[in-house]
Amino acid sequence: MLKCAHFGTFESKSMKIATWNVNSFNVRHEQVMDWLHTHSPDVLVLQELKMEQDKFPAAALNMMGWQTAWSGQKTYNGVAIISRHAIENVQMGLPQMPDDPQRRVIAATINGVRVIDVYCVNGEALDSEKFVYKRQWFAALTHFVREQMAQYPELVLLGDFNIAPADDDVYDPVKWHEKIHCSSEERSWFKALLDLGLCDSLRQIHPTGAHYTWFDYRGGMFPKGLGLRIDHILVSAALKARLRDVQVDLKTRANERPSDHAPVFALFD
Amino acid sequence: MLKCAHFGTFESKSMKIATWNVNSFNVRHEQVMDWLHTHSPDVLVLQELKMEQDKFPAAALNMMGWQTAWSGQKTYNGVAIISRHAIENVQMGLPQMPDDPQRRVIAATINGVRVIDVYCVNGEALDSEKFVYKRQWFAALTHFVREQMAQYPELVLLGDFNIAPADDDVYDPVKWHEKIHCSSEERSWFKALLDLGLCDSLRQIHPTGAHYTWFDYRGGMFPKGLGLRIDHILVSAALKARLRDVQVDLKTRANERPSDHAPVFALFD
DNA sequence: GTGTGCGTTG
DNA sequence: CAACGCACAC
Repeated sequence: MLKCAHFGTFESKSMKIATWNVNSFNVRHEQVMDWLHTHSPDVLVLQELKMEQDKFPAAALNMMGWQTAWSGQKTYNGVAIISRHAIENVQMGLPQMPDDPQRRVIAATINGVRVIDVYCVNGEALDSEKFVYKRQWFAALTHFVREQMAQYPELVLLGDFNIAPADDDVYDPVKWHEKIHCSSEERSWFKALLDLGLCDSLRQIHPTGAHYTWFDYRGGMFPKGLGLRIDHILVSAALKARLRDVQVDLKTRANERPSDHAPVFALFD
Repeated sequence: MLKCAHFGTFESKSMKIATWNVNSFNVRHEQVMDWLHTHSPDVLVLQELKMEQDKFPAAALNMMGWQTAWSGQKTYNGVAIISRHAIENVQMGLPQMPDDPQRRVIAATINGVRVIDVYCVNGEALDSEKFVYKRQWFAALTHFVREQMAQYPELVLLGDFNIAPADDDVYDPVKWHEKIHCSSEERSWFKALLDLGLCDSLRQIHPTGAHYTWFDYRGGMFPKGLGLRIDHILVSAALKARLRDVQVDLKTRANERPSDHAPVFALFD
């Protein structure tokens, strides 16, 4: 934002918005600081903090000029928004699941953009009890996002969706056929979100090709380039009009003690 | 060793011999590699590998030009000899305790010097069952060293003795009076080793003063300089004649994720 | 494979 | 405070 004496306040609005499942903010704290310094985003949202609410290093981030909002718990889940700009109207959880103790959703308005950070349920396997929860949770998410879209023309829904939307997003679609993350039912949930009027920003910019965001620690999948695209940045029509680029930051996945997810970021005019 | 065309093979014999309780070689592997690179000893002996026998990274060490001999086990104990020179006549355990499963002793001949690496029993407390084992173990060690001294004029007995030989070796002798590591009975066992004809090399070079080698992780003892001298390098008369210096490497104790013990090294002509 | 907590040891 | 094993999650 530039303040000009003669022309009043001029909003440049240009924004860089990023998402990263850090798989423990305790462990990845320094890497997040490095990433903020190197990539200088307007907004970075995190998932899988695995950190208690009162252990979040808000003061250290504030000292570096960052605003923060977060929802943490011990061991599991946990989401955060880190922003160079003011964070307004923070909302946590899904209205349809008021008693869910799992910290998976945080939403806030930044520069007039509604940012909804999600760590979607993994689900383990199609025949798991956790898959039932995943189904219910995505229904509640869809309901929440529909309601938010009615209020905020400029909206971005981003995070770890634990769904690979198409076979292009899977290193071995035959092996993963109707497996967790790749089943047609999960893909129908993802499509239901798009049907609200959201656009899969990565596919808008890169209609084809492998742009994996997650690589299993097991079996050295990252060096082999074998992953899934399960981290997404979905944007409303108003934001889609401003979309200029989307990238998966594989360099960070190659770090010394990496998260199993790579950051993904989008650039807007 | 210098090879001279006109005068034949000339043995410089100058040696640097070091000991370090690494408190898990799994965790300290990289620090050990760094230490070898920085200090370039002739021999480094380790204690508390806490590593299974077949997990020892012998190949990696060989590639860096080091010879190795080790005796490992899961979780507890474990000793190793790392040498720039050939390692001969390797012996493990104490002859008087043939059935002891605890890996605490490894001996070998290097450059004509008998090197005996020991991780002596901790003992927990004077009224503990483990103290009975410590007593028995030191008797067996003394017997073994007597036998070895008869065979090898140049001998060094080094490692973690878990005994602070005198009040000078204790940051708070009153608090530690007749406590584990500092009791008169344990000190008598240490003296029994010296009485075989061994010399406490550190006290030979530095007759007085604090030269602590172990600092409890608990209560931030290292920054306060509060420790015990329980890691020792004892030398036979023939080696004592060649002794030039002994130092405790406190810089390594100040490492990022340190062992609770500092390395100790001795220089010989 | 790399995180988490817990209970145990030094 | 920092190793360990164990059980569990992803």
